[in-house]
Amino acid sequence: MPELPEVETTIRGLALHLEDRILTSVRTMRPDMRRPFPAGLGQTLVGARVTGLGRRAKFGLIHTDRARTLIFHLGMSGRWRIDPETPDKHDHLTIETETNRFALNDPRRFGWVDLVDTAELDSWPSFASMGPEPLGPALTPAYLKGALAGRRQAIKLLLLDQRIVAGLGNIYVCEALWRARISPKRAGGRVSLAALERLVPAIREVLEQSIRDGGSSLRDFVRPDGELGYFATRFDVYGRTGQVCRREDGGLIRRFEQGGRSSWYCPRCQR
DNA sequence: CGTGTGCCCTGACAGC
DNA sequence: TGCTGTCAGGGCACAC
Repeated sequence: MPELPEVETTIRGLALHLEDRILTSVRTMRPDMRRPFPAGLGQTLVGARVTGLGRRAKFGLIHTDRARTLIFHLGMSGRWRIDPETPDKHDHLTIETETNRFALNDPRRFGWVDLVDTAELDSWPSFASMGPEPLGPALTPAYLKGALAGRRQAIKLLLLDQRIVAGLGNIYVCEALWRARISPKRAGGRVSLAALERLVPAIREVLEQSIRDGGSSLRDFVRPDGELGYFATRFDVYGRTGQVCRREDGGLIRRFEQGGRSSWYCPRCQR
């Protein structure tokens, strides 16, 4: 599913074809989205020029010269198809420029779209209380120490909380904790500063490596150009139940449930 | 405020 | 082959 590296890969792929282009058509295909499309999407955006693309946490941003930004979330099965040869029943929103056609395709419809004033992006509900970007300068061991102080919840669950760090999902939290040798079960307030000094670079490295590899192609994720990312083949713990730990410490990867989601870790080296 | 639970949705896959 | 059940995941509403 799309996490931060997949959204980043998507944004970069879209930027190649959308930046500085005029939108000639914007159409929504179905009314029964989990969250309805904002009214007047077409009227507002047709004729607008795309000034740039961006990302905040796992949200994609398409900025236009009409002081409006189109925000999209890919949910768990969303992707943008570029120049699709045939329409698909899960294409929910299509955008055209003079040279290309784009379809937001999302079988499970967990994703959604909104249109907001660019000047008010920071106060958009989902952004208003978000924590720092994991790849930005504000995520430091000292910041995390403060954010986790006194918290009894497991570090795994706290790292998924977008108010603490904005953009981490299940896969990369599991992977980063393995790299930092921290147990996902450890209470947030009991993670030492030394461990956080391993965790922050671990988060950055796993995300950056995945972006370099073009996003993982777990299940239904495909890059906008249709090529598969291949980070999935490099997972150290995610989905590796029963397999040997890559640290070759004799540990076997275990799966268990936290907050209704699966966690994987090596009980030997993650403490 | 912190914490825990359940819902939304479809397709892939396992097992019979 | 065809059916049934299970699972995946992010964000948010809601209860305590």
